[in-house]
Amino acid sequence: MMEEILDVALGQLALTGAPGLSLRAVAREIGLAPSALYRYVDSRDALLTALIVRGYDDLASGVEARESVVARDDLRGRFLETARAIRGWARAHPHHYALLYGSPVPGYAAPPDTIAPATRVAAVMARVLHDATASGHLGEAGGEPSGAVEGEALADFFAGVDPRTVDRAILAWASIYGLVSFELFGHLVSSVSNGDLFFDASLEHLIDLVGIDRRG
Amino acid sequence: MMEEILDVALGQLALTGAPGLSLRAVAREIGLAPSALYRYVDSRDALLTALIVRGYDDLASGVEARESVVARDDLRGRFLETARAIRGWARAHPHHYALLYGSPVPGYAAPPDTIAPATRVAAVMARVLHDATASGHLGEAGGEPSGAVEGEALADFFAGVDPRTVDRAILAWASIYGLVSFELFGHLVSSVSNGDLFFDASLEHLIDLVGIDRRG
DNA sequence: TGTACATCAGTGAACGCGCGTTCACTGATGTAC
DNA sequence: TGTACATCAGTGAACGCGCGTTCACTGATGTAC
Repeated sequence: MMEEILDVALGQLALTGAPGLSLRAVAREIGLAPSALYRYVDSRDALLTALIVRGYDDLASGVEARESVVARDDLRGRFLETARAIRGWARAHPHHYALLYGSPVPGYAAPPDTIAPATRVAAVMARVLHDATASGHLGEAGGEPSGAVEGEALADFFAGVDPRTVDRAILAWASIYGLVSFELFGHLVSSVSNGDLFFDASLEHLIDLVGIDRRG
Repeated sequence: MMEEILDVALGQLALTGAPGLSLRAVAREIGLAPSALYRYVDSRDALLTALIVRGYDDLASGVEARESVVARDDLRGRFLETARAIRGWARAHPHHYALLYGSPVPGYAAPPDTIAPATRVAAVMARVLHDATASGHLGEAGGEPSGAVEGEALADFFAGVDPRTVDRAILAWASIYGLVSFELFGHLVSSVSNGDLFFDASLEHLIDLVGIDRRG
């Protein structure tokens, strides 16, 4: 039943966007009285939270599935496929993507429950970095570490990876979402004619930036 | 009067975000009957459009002001300051930034009027690229052009700039907004402890990526 | 200088709408003896 | 096998709210003669 509520809510999300999501509309579509939803959901905010968690999980599953198919020693390919999977999911579920990575929903503050699922996606990339480090596929990163990265993240999430590489990886990570958001939200329409091509070409640059070499 | 409406609407925007912006609330704050607003504004959508146009203009003015102070032959500095001005404006007006670069407002489709003001910001960066090309501050970009960039943009907006550089510049551009959005929307809280430092360090990488050399 | 008229900013009531949430309730299903 | 009771999914009316937009109107200001 909770499943059905989430499914219907997802459908509504695709039509109206998160700020317009309404419990009454969900109930109506299921064929229940509005009050009946409160047996399964504490409030509208709780439903939004559930949708966010489900979004991260869904995205992460998709990313993991596609990344896992690439040969383990093809580090560039693994990074590339990770990013492509993100873009693919975003294009398939634009409103859901916007709920996760777009503007915060007014009046809604995401509770801490949403942090853990969010990291599952990034963990895929962290693993690629880790494997690239272990197998010597990471070029020497020049310069100094920025010192701007959380110590805990460095010690746990990116354990063993050169801090200078971590700097670059977080930048690349934000860039991927920047590209996807720009494309989805219409900021590339007047400058880029072929989104697929542009995204792939950009990723080559980002992978170079991170320093994964071309041996793989 | 139109000025006052926009000012009050901006204040509301900062409190409620764009999807919650209401004509009645604006009228209430000004001390008018709701219907009186219709003498100045065609509809709620028209007000949103006006806010978007004003946002791009305000942002562009800020960016132009800060970029223009940098020595003309300091190409890296000009790029850096452009990006810093974007971030500064975004942090000062997060809801206004979200209206421009975040998720589209549900039920609202931005009319073509908003395109021109939007390009004013990007034009600052295009000018830096142009000057860097003219003064030989751009390193040779490796590889092949992606071929994904609009021909018209290449011929007009980026006239004279190596297409391979344009590829990289658009990527860098999207990356800047990716960084800013990630920071503003809370996706860096667990990984980056010093936003200023991280942003500046990232920009050095992006400027290297674009290929502006360090002579300036 | 004084009168008739047009302009136009702003009013206030009303329209029809949808929303989140609460509350006392019904009525079927399942369990205990 | 049959009865008494508890559980619990779902109902329906109501609460108080805010919204965008329309419409006939008032009343002050400015203009023309």
